[in-house]
Amino acid sequence: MDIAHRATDQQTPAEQRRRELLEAADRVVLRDGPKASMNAIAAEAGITKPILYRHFGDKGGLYRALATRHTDALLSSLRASLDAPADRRRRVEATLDTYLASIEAMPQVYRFLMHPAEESHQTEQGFDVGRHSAPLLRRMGEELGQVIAERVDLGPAAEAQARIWGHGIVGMMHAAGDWWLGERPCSRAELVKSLADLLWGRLAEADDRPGGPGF
Amino acid sequence: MDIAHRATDQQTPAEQRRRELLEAADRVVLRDGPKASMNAIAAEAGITKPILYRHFGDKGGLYRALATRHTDALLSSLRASLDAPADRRRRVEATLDTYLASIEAMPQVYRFLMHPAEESHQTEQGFDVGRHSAPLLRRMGEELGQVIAERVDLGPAAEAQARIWGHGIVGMMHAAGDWWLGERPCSRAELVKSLADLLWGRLAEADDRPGGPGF
DNA sequence: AGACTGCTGTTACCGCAAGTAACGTCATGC
DNA sequence: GCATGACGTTACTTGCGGTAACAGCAGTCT
Repeated sequence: MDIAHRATDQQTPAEQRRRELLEAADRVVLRDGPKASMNAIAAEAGITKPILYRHFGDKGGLYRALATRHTDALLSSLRASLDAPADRRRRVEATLDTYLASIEAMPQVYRFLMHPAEESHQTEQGFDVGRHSAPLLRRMGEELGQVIAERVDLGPAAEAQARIWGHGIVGMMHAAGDWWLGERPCSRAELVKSLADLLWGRLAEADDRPGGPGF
Repeated sequence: MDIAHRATDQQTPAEQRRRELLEAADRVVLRDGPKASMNAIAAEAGITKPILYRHFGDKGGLYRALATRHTDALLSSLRASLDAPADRRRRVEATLDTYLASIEAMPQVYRFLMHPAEESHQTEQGFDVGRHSAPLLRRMGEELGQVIAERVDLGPAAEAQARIWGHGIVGMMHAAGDWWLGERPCSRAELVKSLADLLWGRLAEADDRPGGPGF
């Protein structure tokens, strides 16, 4: 494989190899969960451990590379829903539904992506707090915050408000989705509608129940 | 120490010992993070590993016992805010503030509590999906859902709606809090107000920004 | 008294996973 | 011809969760 050929398929042999290794790792992780061992992944790829370490440094590096692929894919689906031509309520519902449909269709990928960083390589003393969330959640929160800031008129302090809302909405979606995925208490459509209602202020509008002070 | 004495301090020697071990474990976990080893914990308690295993079964058992203590403490703080005599908006803000003040004051405890189950003892094949969230989040979500169902008049399907909202609101609070704790982009009071505004439907009310379709 | 029970605690080990060192092998560029 | 460097191996170290197997030391029952 010479330079000319390499130019046609846009991949150096090293990149090609890396892709193959990632695909093997993907299969194992999707089968065994996030606790898949490096030995198992190497075996699936038909090689042995040290090669994985040469390519990805350590386990965290491999997992980060894997997560980035899936995260990018999910984020582009979400961006498509967010950009659909419809009113705001419909867009929110479409985005929620896209997210929920994704985690419903590929629960193992979801599970893998939600595993927190683990590595941390503790900086100085103590351990980094406030970094528990999976990188996927951070990215979704940041992107949503940006979209809100761009499109919604929030008056003064809009920037801060939009970021808070971005992370808050993403967290709402995630927690409700995780719970729903485990218990399946209702259909996806019902869940989407309920969450959208929540964002549309129905909690504030609802009356107190007879017989006590309101929530 | 005979039975009569035991009755006065309400603890069998075994329970007393267990408490001591838990306190030692607490110190280590708060110092070293969730990756504290059983050896380290045993050393802190002045004993060796097998004793820990006799008391708690396995690492998950110890961590569960630790987590339950802290979770109970946090939940009772939250219940107090939730039951304060004020209108609904003030209660929501008080509860958000209580949660955020707690994680701000004891970030290591927070970090520890948010670590997912890990154990799983995989049932049949595959791994349990939809159980990523920390038990604390599940418990908060369920309790909040119950409170909403009790106090807010939601019409038909109120039960399901309330549980969804409970988990959704808890997730919102958690994700926003985690992000805030890491970046400190604003004061706690501002964060509380923004999140309450979100729940009060300000996203729905806000106008589109000039120059594009609305979010 | 003496045996039995049940708790405290120990040392020494197993199995397994992450990560590394040291060594071969083969194509490429000079 | 030969050095460079990627691809690959075996064999090792370290550290962790978890478990035997054993020892001392109450109290308790006969």
